[in-house]
Formats: sequence, C-alpha cells, structure tokens
Amino acid sequence: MSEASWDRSQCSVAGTLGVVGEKWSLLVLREAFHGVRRFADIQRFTGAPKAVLTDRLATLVEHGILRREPYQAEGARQRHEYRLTTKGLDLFPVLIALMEWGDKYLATGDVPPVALEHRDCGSAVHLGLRCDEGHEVGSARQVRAIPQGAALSAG
Amino acid sequence: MSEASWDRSQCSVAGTLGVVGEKWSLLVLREAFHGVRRFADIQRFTGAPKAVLTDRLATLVEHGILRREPYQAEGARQRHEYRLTTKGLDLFPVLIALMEWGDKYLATGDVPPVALEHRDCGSAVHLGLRCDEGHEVGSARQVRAIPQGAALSAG
DNA sequence: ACCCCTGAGTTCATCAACCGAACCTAGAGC
DNA sequence: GCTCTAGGTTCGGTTGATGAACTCAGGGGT
Repeated sequence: MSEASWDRSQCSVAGTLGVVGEKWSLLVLREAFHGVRRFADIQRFTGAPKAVLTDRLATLVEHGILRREPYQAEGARQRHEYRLTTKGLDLFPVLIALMEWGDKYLATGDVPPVALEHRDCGSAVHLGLRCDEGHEVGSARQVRAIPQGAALSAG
Repeated sequence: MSEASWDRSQCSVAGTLGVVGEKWSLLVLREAFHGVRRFADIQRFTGAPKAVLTDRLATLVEHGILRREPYQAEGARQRHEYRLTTKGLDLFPVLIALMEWGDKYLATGDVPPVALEHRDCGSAVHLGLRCDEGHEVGSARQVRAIPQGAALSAG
C-alpha cells in the first residue's frame, strides 16, 4: 500500500466528520432541512436526549452551520430558533447521499419515505457524479483519487 | 411545525447512519476507496484503536459493505484483507460530499489535499444535484422534500 | 398577587463506548 | 524450537450518551 501512503492529517473527509460526525448532528441537520427550527421539535423528531441536543446545537452554531435567532410566538415570550446558514445549506449533498444509499439498500416499503422535487419544475432530484467534460461517472471505480499539495509531504 | 410532522422511523438518512455512522466507519471506508485493504494499514492511516477497528470492520462486513478475502503475501501465511463490495462502492457519494464540503470550508492550503479525476478523460470529478429534466440544482432551497408512502402514517 | 403552563434548557446517576498499552496466536523462516 | 509478523483480544481508565428529575423565565388566567 505504499502508493496510498500520504498525510491524512488534513483530510477533508476527516475534517468534516470532526464537525458534523458526532452522533445526532446529521439528524439535527436533517430536521433543519425539513424546516424544523425549535428545540422541542428537533428533540421530538430526532429522539436525541436534551443534554446531547443542547451540545450538538451549540457545536453547530459555533461552526456557523446553524444560527440562533430570536422569535416570538403570539402569547409567548421571546425564544430562539435554529436556522441553517449558507454553510449549513451546503451540507445538503451529504444528507442526500446518505438518503439515496439508504433508499437503495435499506428499503422496506415499495417507495422511499421521502421524495425530493425541484421547486422550479416539479421533477425528481438526484445526486450524481460527473466530470468537467460533462461525462456521467457511474461508479467509484472510474474515479482516481490523487493526493496533492500539503498532503504529499509524509505518510 | 405541523407540516414537518411525519414518521421518521424508517428515514433513510437515519438508517444509513445506523450502518456507517459510528465513529471511524467512514474513515475506514475512505481508506478502502484509497485502495488500503489490510488491517495494519487501515489502523495506521485512520488512527483508530485496534479494538474499535476490529468491531467496525466486522460491522461493515456484516452489512455487506466490505468483504473479507484471503490473500497470501510471499513468504507469509495466509491472511485476510478487506475489499469494497458494490454496496460499499455505492457509498462513494457520501465520502465525496463530505470531502467537497471540507474542501470548501476547512481549507488550510491553497489546494485541496485530494483531487478526483475521471479515469476515462482525466478531468476533475464533482458531485452535483440535478433534476430529471436536466436542470442543475444549485441550492438546497430549490428542493422540496416530500414525505410519502409509509412515512405518512403518523408523527 | 398568586398559581400554573410552556419551551428551553441544566443536573445527576447510570450505563455504554472509546482509548492506549499490553498481551496472545498461528504460521513462515531460520 | 526460536523468533518475527499481521491481526487480532483483553484490560483498566476515561470520555460520552442516556433518561428522569429539576430549574428558570416569562405569559395568561383567576
């Protein structure tokens, strides 16, 4: 495996997992993408214990993935809700990739539990790999991963 | 949030995370995609403790994401190596999604640590959302997630 | 003025997961 | 029959997760 021997210390996969890879974090983001913003709702839909949820929300806010904003329901005092930032919205492909794999390999019913549609045209949305020449990349086997820059320094 | 109130129990995101969402699992798969197959190498490149690695490899094999195959290095006894199955190869988009987000938001150098190229044509490979009409979907905001089938039963 | 309700947490005791170091094991070569 | 190596297993200590109980700040009802 000498070819695969390069410096993983600043690997982007590991880095991203360091931010959103803890238990519950990605489920919190799933709820955010479904438009759920309040602590109690997130707690109910994810099933995360409150203490963990408090911690995960704080981490996500700290990293600029969610932002904590005041809101006021009628006849209630001011509280805070959690909303996706642009940085957070950019995690959408991660969720979709997880979802599509689950739809394919963990299917229980005849139809996946959630469908995605393009708001502009109403047709189904999918994630796909393609190269700059415009070719569809069907399998991971057709892709070569090449370490470059600072990653080349050591093993 | 009554609109977002549907049954998450068979959510594909949660399901997939149940399979590959534990600590180290996705880093093990990163190594698999880099062609690393042997226990000691995976251990060295991921930094996972051996006991945890043993457990994660067993789980991944159990779920048919990796398969354990005998090999024999010259002048050594027969051992086993871990290789991606088709089911495992299909997790590639998850890794790429994590990588692309990290490249964008956690960059330290001037160039990402790993580049992806299409073997057939040599140009860069990217992950993209698009709809069946062929439109590129730029942002998560342009996508509507619609619960369907069994997910509609309860909240 | 007082009490109760709600959403958003905090605290605490218990239990599971993770960690690194040390140890074990089966075969190959000497 | 000794040693080396890859691929584990075992162990004690530490960290993280869990669910139940408790707190806190306001608003509304009486």
